[in-house]
Amino acid sequence: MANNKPQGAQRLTLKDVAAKAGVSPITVSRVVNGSAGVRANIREKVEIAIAELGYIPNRSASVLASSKSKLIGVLIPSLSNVVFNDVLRGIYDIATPANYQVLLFNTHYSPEEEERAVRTLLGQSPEGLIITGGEQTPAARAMLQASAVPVVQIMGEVDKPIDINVGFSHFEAGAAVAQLLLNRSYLKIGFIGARMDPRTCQRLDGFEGILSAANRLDKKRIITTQKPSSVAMGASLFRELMTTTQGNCDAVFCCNDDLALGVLHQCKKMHIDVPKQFGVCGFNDIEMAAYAEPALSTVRVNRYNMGSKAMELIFEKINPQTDEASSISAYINTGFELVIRQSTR
Amino acid sequence: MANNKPQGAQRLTLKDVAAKAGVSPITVSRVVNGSAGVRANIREKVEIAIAELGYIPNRSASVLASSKSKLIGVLIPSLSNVVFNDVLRGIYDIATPANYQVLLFNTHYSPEEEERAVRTLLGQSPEGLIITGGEQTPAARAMLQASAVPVVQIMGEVDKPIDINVGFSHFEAGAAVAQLLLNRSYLKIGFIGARMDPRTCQRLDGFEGILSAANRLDKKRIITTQKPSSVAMGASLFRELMTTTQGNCDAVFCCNDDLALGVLHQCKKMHIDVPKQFGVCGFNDIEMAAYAEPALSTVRVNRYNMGSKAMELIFEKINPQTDEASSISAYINTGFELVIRQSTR
DNA sequence: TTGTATGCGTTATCAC
DNA sequence: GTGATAACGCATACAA
Repeated sequence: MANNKPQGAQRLTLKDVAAKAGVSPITVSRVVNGSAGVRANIREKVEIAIAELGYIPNRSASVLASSKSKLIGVLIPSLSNVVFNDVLRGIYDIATPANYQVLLFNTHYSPEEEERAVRTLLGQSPEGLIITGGEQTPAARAMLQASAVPVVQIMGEVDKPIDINVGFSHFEAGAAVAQLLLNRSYLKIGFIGARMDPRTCQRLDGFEGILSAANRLDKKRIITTQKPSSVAMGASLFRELMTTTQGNCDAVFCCNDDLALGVLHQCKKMHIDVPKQFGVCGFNDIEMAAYAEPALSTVRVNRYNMGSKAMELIFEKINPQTDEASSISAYINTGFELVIRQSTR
Repeated sequence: MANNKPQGAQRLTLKDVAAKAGVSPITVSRVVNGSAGVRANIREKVEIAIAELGYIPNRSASVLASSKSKLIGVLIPSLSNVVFNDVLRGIYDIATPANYQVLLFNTHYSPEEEERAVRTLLGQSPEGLIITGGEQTPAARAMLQASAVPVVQIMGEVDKPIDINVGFSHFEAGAAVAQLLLNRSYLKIGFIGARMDPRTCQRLDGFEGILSAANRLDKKRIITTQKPSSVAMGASLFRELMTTTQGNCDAVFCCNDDLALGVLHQCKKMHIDVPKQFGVCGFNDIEMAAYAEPALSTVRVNRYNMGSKAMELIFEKINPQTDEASSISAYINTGFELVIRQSTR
């Protein structure tokens, strides 16, 4: 049995430490918070008492009394998507050294779950919120607006930012890929997408726009599913594409690299020559993209930067360093970059 | 400028809602918490008032008054490692539906950072803690022991569990791989490892144990680095292995699949035939392992389960469902499984 | 079923 | 430089 833990240990408070050190609670509080005005010998006495008792300050009481939480709320739609991994790293790498904590919510691509998370989060007096995209429910938007908490919407370019927006135009990125494939003389260009979230749809829109303008758009070559992305799904959607179009297709833009790796795998199985016979372009530039055979052309995105920049902007808003309060512009474009490798001719 | 947010909005409290609804604060509290004993018409009145005012309860006050935080602290050593991704998904998938929140700390493989995180975390009155491995500092261990908070140590089998332990024996897993390679008639077997954390070291130990017993251990074939894992690193370490051993090596166990994928890539470049001439085994069974060429032999681990099981055990401890209080055993073995594909003969 | 009094552990404010 | 007192917003215990 696993019961080597004490039950109902009475929580130690400032008072206990104060009693032991022979000072008042408020003095202990000052020591804990590193306030300046405490004599060295008293500070030491208190510190010893803290160590001996193993005192740990109660954060709830502190937040309640001071309304400073050192808490940043983060809302992302998925934990299994590598993309958010890097974003999170960026966030944590800035937040942690500043002694801020991150409260992370997974919204599962659902605005309703997001709304619930926003409500819960705002109850914790966060000092900043980082939220994915711009598809908040009206209620969530209203709460956010009313809250006076700095809000950064990340990942995509958002229509009417609630506050600050850090990301890039998925529409333009999709358009750029379409243009690339056209430039490389592919003519019957398709699209494969899974988990069609708003940003993926924007990429598709931009993509279709360019093809359409070039008179090269054929909706039969657009294969999508709401199911999650995976390498296996990429292979499967590719087979579907080939069936639907009866092979009348010579290139494909995959909404992410996992799918594209699946397509490459399937091409090899079907003895389709990439890039001569068929072009493949992914999205995200995950590490494996460079190690695929042929190496995958894709789109590189500053995921880490989106996270770290968002966090920095929140700190800048909490604690303005510049004279002009409004030096933060509403939209920070983190851009994207085509990475052309061997899977496109 | 991005300043479309109100400043210093006065926080709404129970009292405000109570006044608006013409009831007492405690009644509002009951409605908010879904307590049974509130008449339907009153409840409705209160709910309307809440909606109209946009009231959001103050969590700090609630926690302070009730010492129920609905908070689970999670400490993991890395955010960039896919392994922890799956574990986290398991944790969130159980915690979120139960209305519990997760406070996530990245300890960067440092026991000191971990100790700091434990201290911060315990200050939030968490109802449970999930922590990676068993290498806590004595101070952290002491705090954990004293805290009366359920603690689950995950990932590896831990020597002296603080409370509950969910994971598997990395030692045995490493031994199993060594045995596999021996069984497949590889004779000069090496090891490649990056970011040598405690669990990776245990795998290496088990691996060496078997080779040593078979009189097949040659330390020159053990190549490790403290730098992070990546496909690129796998290729690089493989080159090092080949140089160091002057090619006198016919198989390798990579401490994770990323490294192994790099090895496969490098083998292809160097025209080394896998698996005939050279055997490769990875660890983790990430999706790409099955899509590599040749498909990668590896070890499958119940990452998601480790997370979800840990969370379930905490709930079981918080809220015992069984009569016997001690039905939770101290160690839950989530096991592992060899997945033999084409990269080993 | 509803309300009143009290305390949770900390910090702000203002004395000393 | 140090301390007393009064919040902070909510929930527990008990009374009505």
